[in-house]
Amino acid sequence: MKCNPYIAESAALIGDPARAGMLSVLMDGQARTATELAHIAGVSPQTASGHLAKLREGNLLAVERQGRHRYYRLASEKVAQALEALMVLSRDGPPRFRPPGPRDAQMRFARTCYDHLAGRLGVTLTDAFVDLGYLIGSAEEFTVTAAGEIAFDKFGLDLKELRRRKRSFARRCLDWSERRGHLGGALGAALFIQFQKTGWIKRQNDTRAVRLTRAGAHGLAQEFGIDVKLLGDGAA
Amino acid sequence: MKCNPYIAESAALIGDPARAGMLSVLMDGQARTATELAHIAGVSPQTASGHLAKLREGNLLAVERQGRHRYYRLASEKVAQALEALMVLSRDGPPRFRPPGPRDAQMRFARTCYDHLAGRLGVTLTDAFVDLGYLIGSAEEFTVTAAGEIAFDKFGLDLKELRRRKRSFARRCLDWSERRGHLGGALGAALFIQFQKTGWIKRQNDTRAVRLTRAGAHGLAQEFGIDVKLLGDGAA
DNA sequence: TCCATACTTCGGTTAATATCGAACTATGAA
DNA sequence: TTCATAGTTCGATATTAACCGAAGTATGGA
Repeated sequence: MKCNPYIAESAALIGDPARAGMLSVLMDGQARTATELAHIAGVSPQTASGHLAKLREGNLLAVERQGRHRYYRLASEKVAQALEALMVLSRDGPPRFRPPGPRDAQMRFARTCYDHLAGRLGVTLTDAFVDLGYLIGSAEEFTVTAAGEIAFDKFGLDLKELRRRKRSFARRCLDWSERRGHLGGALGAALFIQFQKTGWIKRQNDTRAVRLTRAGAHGLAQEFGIDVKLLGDGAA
Repeated sequence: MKCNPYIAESAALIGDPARAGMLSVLMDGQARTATELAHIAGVSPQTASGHLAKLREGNLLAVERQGRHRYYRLASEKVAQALEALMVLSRDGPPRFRPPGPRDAQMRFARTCYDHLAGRLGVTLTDAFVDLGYLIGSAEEFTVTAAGEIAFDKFGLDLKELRRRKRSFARRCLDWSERRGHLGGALGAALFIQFQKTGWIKRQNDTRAVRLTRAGAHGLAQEFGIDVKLLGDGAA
């Protein structure tokens, strides 16, 4: 009863440690170049190239050429779902190594996603921008309104300069813990830097977790009308 | 940045054709002996024994001894979910080799997904529950409304008892053929059992396919306002 | 034009593992 | 006890595929 030999193909693709590492890191919704992924997986560029070709062939990854770079991202949300399901399995089982709780909560509250802010804080902030009429969202990216131009400018961002950069300006990035879109791209990255400069947030040492300071909580309420109390655990 | 080497382990286990075959056939929730599984996977008993040991070690299978037999079954619903998620992936992509076949049509119409109902029938039923105001769906699970409590109780389900169980109560399970969510969890399983008890559905021998009886068609229309004619092929 | 960078393809080596034959243990029946 | 069946472990073999060095293609910039 050779029922579904097909699932073996996809599973085998995910089953290689190097490829699993690439896929895992792409779960944050960001696209990455082949070289970045090679470094992340800890293999040589030519080995990575082989892996990436297989993942593409197996419809797990999609690729987009931009100049001499090739940006790889998960082919669809379904891929992310399958990866999630496998992560759940890996958490089961014997103790192995159960990553500790508090940091996990911190990560869900706020973390870096490549170079911008993700987690509950990132999503809430993005929602607030939309509510305030600063941003208009589409499936793949955000547009800054006239009101947004003024507000971000007042906050110390140079939008004109940001637009000149090659990378996409205000990409919608999918958050895997929140399963919601949030602001990425050049604008998201610039905001993240600005938040650090003003001391509103602090990166935790050697992790992707991000902490909101007292000044940050105050500032978010003042500037963007965000009540941090509503953000729940990890906000303190 | 060795993020999640864990998922590679589980995926690699599923990634072998022989093991994938065993796992696929166990998706129907039944337990099977090592020899049966060897035959299904098309390998010798000693090879199968090795595979089964690995699957057990990896917490994908659970085993129960009965006399000189060892009955293997999926270790948990989570394993079934991961397998389904991988089936969704395998369906994507280029044609490859899509075996149509009558059995396939039956499977797409209605089948067991571990211990609950999947396929077009499962999805339609779930949709009907939502339309009738019995369930409210979110990304990961369903909530039973007051109206739903009454209806399911009338149908012979003991929701209080179901809620007491450890497993999740009303999970949304993704279907590989329909690519839609349908009702799983303790509630989904209980409904499936109830449907069998009332003689509305019958399991096909040795497959995951499920047949809707004439009484079932009538009952679905009567109780839940579902017109089976709209379900297309395989309904007869 | 020339060079640097990003990425790929090719070829040979090496490590991992799926496979089965043979032999072993455990259970049930005569 | 003796035999048959279910399942296992062990050892040898063969296939697969991950890996990297070397060399190739494509793009961007000077």
